[in-house]
Amino acid sequence: MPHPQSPHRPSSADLTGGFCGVHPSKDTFGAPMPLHPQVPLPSPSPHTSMVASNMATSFDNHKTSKEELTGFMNLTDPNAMQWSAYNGQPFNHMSQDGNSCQYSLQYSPESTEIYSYGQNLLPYNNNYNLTYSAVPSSSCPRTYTNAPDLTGLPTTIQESYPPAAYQIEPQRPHETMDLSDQGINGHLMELREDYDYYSSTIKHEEHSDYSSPYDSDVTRSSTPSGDPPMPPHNFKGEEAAIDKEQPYAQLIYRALMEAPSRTMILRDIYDWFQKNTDKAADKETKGWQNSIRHNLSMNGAFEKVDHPSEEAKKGFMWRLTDEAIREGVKSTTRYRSKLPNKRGHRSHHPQPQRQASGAKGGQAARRAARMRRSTRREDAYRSDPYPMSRSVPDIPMPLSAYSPHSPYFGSGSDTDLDYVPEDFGNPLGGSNMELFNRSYTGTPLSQQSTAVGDSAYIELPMNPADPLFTNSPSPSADEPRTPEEQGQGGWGDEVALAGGSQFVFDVAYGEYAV
DNA sequence: CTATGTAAACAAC
DNA sequence: GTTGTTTACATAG
Repeated sequence: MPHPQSPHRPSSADLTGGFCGVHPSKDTFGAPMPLHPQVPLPSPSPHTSMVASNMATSFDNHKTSKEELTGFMNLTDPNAMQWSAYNGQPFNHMSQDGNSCQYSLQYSPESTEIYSYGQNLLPYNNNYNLTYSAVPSSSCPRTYTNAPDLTGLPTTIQESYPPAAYQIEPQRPHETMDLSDQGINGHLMELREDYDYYSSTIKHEEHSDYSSPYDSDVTRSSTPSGDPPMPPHNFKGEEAAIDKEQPYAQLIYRALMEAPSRTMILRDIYDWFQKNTDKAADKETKGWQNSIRHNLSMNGAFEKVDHPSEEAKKGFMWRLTDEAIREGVKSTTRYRSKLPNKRGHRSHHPQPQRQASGAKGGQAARRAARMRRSTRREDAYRSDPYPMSRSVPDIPMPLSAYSPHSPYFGSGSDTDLDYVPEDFGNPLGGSNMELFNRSYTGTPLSQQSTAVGDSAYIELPMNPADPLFTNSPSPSADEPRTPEEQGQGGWGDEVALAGGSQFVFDVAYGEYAV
């Protein structure tokens, strides 16, 4: 077996952890996080009350009073937190775009602990000014369902904190629609947005001004005043040095957070690693680069931007998703097998680009896929000329394409891709879409679901004529299936189990099955 | 079982 | 050769 894994494994250092002595564990990337609203996005883990979730979320986006915050904080479940920026440390460094600076001026120093998170909340390219968050939007007419009866919280609070789904909107860089009076249509629109946002692996945005921060070693300072070239987020003291033993995903995150627009090209990420981590210590091998690429590809926190700069003709730029900026990186693992495509859906219209290339991995993968096909549901498979692609389709997608598996959403708990049969009663389903979970507190139990098997993702046919298992090697035999999954083993099963979204299912059905 | 790291195949560039 | 995608496998917890 060609897997001499040991050589690369740092021993003790690895375990002790260069940072806080905390080895990355299941749910976190290091140190326990302070109980503040930034991250906390609710992580609808089974242990987290929906109330807390909504509250935290609401607060998060509206930044009302500190008192209210603390109140909510008490409701939040620390365990629900996930990896966040810098292990929960406030992310204070100034981004080069200056947005953060602008923002922080708004608040007094004593509120920094709280409001500094606003920096994280700011999308890389937004121009929210100081007025954005201070006012609890009276213009938030949106209703969000049956929250009250479930929360049991004072209505005033409820009213004070409109649905996260709404509040999140401003952070969508491309958001232009008015969400103010939407009923179900509004939610559909949210779905659309969500689709738009998460299905596209290549964002079409303007990054004409990207310049590699690493073109010159001395240009890395994040401020004009010439801060030290080292990580701008100098936490003075124990955190001054980037803990080098963080997982790749987290390190990439940090690298990107330091970059203007949270965007870098691969080469720069390499450089950052060389400068700031010891992953690249071994100059002999390129394994660390492979790992970086692997993480970029697999972790939903990173997205490609299809506007390579002049300097970066090769390859895309990689950017943190807004979601990642807000909530931090999540485990790459969850994107790996649960979603063969981290975007959660595939297209019949593969991108004619690189991304469509190595689509199915190597020969071993191919063999395995062959094996799977031969050993399971032979009739359902066929060879597909278009291997799965992470690319967004070039035609408008049917609603069925709204994969509920936006990998950014969900609890951050292990049982992330939650599904609850009860949610089928919910028009919007119990998908793990954060928007839904937050907006529809009517599905407070949606966390209990079954952690679906790794392969239980949704893959709806884009065309009624398409065979169901086209290029779908994953719902595979090599992955254990839960008893439920094994029940019928049909497509509907998988859809239901994977997404738990009646909405998706119904729509899909409506569109295609009729 | 999950999270992570690594190797590697492969295609497109 | 580089970049990006994917699978497989090892290892630790």
